[in-house]
Amino acid sequence: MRPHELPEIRHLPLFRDMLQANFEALMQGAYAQAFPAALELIREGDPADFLHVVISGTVELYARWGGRECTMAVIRPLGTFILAACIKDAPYLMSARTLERARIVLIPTSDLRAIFRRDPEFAVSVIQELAGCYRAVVRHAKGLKLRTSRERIASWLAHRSALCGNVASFVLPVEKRLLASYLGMTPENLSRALKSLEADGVTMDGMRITITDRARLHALAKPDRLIDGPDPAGASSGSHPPSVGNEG
Amino acid sequence: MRPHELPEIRHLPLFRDMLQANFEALMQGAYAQAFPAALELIREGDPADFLHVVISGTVELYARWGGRECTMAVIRPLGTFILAACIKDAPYLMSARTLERARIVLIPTSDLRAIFRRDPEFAVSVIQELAGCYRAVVRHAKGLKLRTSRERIASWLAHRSALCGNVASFVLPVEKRLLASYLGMTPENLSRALKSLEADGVTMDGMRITITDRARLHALAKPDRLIDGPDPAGASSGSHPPSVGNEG
DNA sequence: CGAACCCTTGACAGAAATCAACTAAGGTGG
DNA sequence: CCACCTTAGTTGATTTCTGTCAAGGGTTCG
Repeated sequence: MRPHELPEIRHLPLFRDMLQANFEALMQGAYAQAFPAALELIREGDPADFLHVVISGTVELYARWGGRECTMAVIRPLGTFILAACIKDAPYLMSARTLERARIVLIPTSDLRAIFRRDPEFAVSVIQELAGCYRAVVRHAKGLKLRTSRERIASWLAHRSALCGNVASFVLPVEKRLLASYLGMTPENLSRALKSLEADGVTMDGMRITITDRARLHALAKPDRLIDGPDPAGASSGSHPPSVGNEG
Repeated sequence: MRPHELPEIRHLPLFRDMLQANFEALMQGAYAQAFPAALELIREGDPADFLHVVISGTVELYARWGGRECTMAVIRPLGTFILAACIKDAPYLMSARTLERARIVLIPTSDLRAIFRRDPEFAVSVIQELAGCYRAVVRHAKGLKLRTSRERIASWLAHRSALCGNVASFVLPVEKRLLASYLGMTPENLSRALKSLEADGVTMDGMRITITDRARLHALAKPDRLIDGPDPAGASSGSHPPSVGNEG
């Protein structure tokens, strides 16, 4: 592991409150590794061996069933994923693959489970992290069940704009096909719906989105902090805001 | 609180491993209360004041947005709900109402947070519970995104049959309108889809479902433990299996 | 007995997936 | 440096699915 990486990990909400000795013990068995783009890191159904921490690059969490596939979340530095499977010592529910070249730290689950049993501060951090992840997925499920496709897109755009500081224009942080999958629709549907949103105060030029009429967009999106998440600062866990949703 | 209730709560996975003194302290501030049917216990957006434990009766967790409403889970005895909101000291993401007369124990969140900080065993139990809840919602979201309505119904029926010991015939544990909402569709859609499942090995008579051709049903449902959950025994938290899904 | 309410069914409209074709951009290899 | 290939994105035509509106049957409960 590189010298600058350890302090970075140490500052993550998940690890910042634990005893130094325990942190060192945890990192003893951990190792960093670089992966090329589009590599499958985790296959759903496999036993959970390592907690993953993304140091650089981007990782997609996705799920498969009966030949279909959908994006569940995108993890950016510095974020962790598949904590819950590690804790339950249960098979992964989601697969993971790199979207671009990525550097990832792998922490053995056995060490993890041993250490949160003897470090109460770390246990509390794990609780906070899990509670945050849980609430993130509940919000995602609410969006899927309560909103139509167009409404999900509109909400996502409005929320993204808010995350960027209420800017009127921003660039999509992920491919449209991935965004479509995350939002629970086909790429064709996203493409058409985005165009149709011109009538609701949004224009698009390639990957650049411009909100031309915030009031009109909000009338459709009806932003709701109980679905879209807390507004600017309160990005639950990481120091960097997740790009499409962190549910790992 | 009634004399028999305390030991029942004590035996819940969430409370069974903590120190007796801490359990008593937790129960000191708790109180049980009976509620009539169809009463709103919790309104989403409100601050989380109490962890709820269902002693008897049934509770529905649901969500609202823009005039629409959907069922997120049904909690039966002895189950807990809204643990995550309590822990994060954040507003509830879901509302809750009784489906029938229910008796519920309310545990102040402040006590809860204070005690898992000083009782490592309790902290571990909270971690296990949260991880289980998280995985339950992830599975629910996967079902919504990867399966069509008919497939969700078929899977739910197949899984329910498995929970009952692979019986060929069983009675729906909830109203069809509620099941429809839980599965992310309208009652009309469920009604029609159920009828159409006759071609796939399922017949229906009122609330009674009969699987006439398991192989055919499974061909459509493609049961998957990474979506439908572990088969018989491993019902995550409670001693009683949840009736439509426990994500509280 | 009446009033809700749940469930079902029909007719219809709207939304979304699918299939197919085409464009444009990026990367590779000659 | 250019030709080629791959892939993301778009668009159109079509089908399938799903929600909506409306009406009627059956049940429960007051």
